[in-house]
Amino acid sequence: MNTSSTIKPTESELEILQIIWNKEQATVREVHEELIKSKPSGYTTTLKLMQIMHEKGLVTRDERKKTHVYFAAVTRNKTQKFFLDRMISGLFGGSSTQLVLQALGNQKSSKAELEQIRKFLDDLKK
Amino acid sequence: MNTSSTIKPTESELEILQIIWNKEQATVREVHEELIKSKPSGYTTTLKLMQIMHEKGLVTRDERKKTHVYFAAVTRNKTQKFFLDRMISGLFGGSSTQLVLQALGNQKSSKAELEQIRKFLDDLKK
DNA sequence: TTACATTTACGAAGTAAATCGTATATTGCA
DNA sequence: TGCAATATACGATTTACTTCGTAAATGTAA
Repeated sequence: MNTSSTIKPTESELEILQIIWNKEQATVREVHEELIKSKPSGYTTTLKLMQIMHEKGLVTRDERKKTHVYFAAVTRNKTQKFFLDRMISGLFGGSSTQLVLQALGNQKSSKAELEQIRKFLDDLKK
Repeated sequence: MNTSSTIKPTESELEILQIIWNKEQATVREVHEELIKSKPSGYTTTLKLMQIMHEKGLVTRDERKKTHVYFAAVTRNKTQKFFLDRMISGLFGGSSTQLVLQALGNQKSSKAELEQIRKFLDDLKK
């Protein structure tokens, strides 16, 4: 029953997931070193966060060695979808189109990217 | 100083803003009646929430009558942009295109909406 | 193998969000 | 005018997130 409806990572947990997704796997130390590049904090803070994420089932870990190795238990895609859906229903009146238009308007996209989107639209059309 | 960098409505506050945006203005009672359609809660809970939003500057209010009338102090667009930006940088590696593709893929859009997006792309191109 | 460094476990404190109960104020009307 | 209904104000509680300190376990190198 704990498929994806229950995942609700906090802000801090998202930052950590981000790092693990990028590296495929990571130790607390590795995650911590990444984190402090943007925001100072203590090592045990990162540790505690990751332990809680483990309890919640957001990550799994290999405990065979002294230094545990962590893996994401939720996919990036599922998580993106979860937050996207929430945002669309909560802030864009349920219209994904509204969100898309706003996103295209706000952020600058390269010509190549716009082409990518156009191609995607063509595919949808078929 | 309180332009848009400081707004950070919580989940509950967003729900309330949503209602006020739609109605242009609203009393606590009106907001509350809307809210309980999806989630049961006490009247004073809604009241308290809106009082806090007032302290934070998320809403203004007309206190001349006994029943206060609330107005949004932040625009829907600014708020959408704020959360979009956060999501793009936090969950989509900074690529708005990635977000757009994901949003188009997840949610079903009508043919008319897809045309709207295409038109938007054409305009960007010019 | 002992001493040092690193890691995990765990508890506690601080902060913010959400929820509600009670007290007080206002208003309309019987 | 005074009662009943409705509003606001405000404090208290609960829960969750974040942060950190300390202690115990584990591995490493001299």
